Amino acid sequence: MTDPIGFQCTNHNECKSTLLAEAKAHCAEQGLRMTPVRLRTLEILLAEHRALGAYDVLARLSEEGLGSQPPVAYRALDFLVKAGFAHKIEALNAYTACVHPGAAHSPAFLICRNCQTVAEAGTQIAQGRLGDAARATGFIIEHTVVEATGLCPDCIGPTA
Amino acid sequence: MTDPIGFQCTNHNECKSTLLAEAKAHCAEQGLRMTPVRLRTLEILLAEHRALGAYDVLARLSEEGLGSQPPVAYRALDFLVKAGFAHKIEALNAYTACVHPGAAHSPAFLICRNCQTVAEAGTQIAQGRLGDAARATGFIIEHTVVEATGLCPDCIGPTA
DNA sequence: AAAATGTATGTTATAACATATCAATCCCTA
DNA sequence: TAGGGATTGATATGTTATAACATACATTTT
Repeated sequence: MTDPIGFQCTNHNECKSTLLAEAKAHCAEQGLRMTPVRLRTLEILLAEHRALGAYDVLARLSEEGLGSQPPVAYRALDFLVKAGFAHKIEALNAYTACVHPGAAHSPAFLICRNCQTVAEAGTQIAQGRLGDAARATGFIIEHTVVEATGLCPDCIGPTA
Repeated sequence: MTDPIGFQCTNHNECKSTLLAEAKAHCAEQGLRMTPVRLRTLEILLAEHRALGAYDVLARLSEEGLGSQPPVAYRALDFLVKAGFAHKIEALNAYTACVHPGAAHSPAFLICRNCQTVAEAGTQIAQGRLGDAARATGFIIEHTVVEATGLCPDCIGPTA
């Protein structure tokens, strides 16, 4: 739960199918409907440990006849985010598959500015100094965004 | 440097003029040019401890004949952010004045989803678990985004 | 003072991201 | 099998951000 997995995923086929199965199982448990568009959208996000914009997702969906208008992609992405199967990367206005689907967690991300690879780690930011500051002032934290941008190991040599 | 000040700023006139003076002094030191548009943009952001969208800023600038097209606002905001006089709030796609102008720091924000009030605190996220994870994988952190959204003390009763 | 330079601004157009609205359809269940 | 809620389709629009190019203006150089 702590270690970021994006940069060191060596068997991505297994990774993908495991995460997909977990998402399906979670839907069955919770009575959520994993429709074709939602499933395909999740598969598209799972194809790589990268963040994709809504319009990137839409382009792929559209190639397969699954809808060509923005709301199609945004609705599917919203569903995945709400269900805990994907996260929005605020610094990029883009989306990435969650590597701990269904589990309630406050994710933190390492984002490569060169290749858009995203690694998801955990955070306890709400239990740290910011949480202390919030409690001290009476602020109620509902959601946290923790994102670090920089260069991943693969992109340090070639481009930095 | 640690305590968030947004929710408990009692003398905002002093707050504003101090921050403005600090920004001007920093420009003088660094040879940066605090032009009319940049100055006015900073004043607009300093008017409250809130986050304003670029087009909110633009509307105010435009009322005063300081430019009516998007790049005017974006260029001024970019200058202020680069100079360390303002921050972008990624979760809102909006901008807020920095309360520690010129000082190199990794800010963290408490953001009220009801009134958009923003409190700036410090963070050592790069020295914590995410930093450990980054070092372990060889990721170089260049910039961090730490934002907590929720309800501020003033908005908890009325709206939650 | 004139020319050269560099920074900032003005202007137009468009790219990129996101949502409102409403009608049609699906699918569960009673 | 009819009703009701969720989902999808389709159109239009709203919002955020930048590309590309031209001009103004201050500073330095000659």
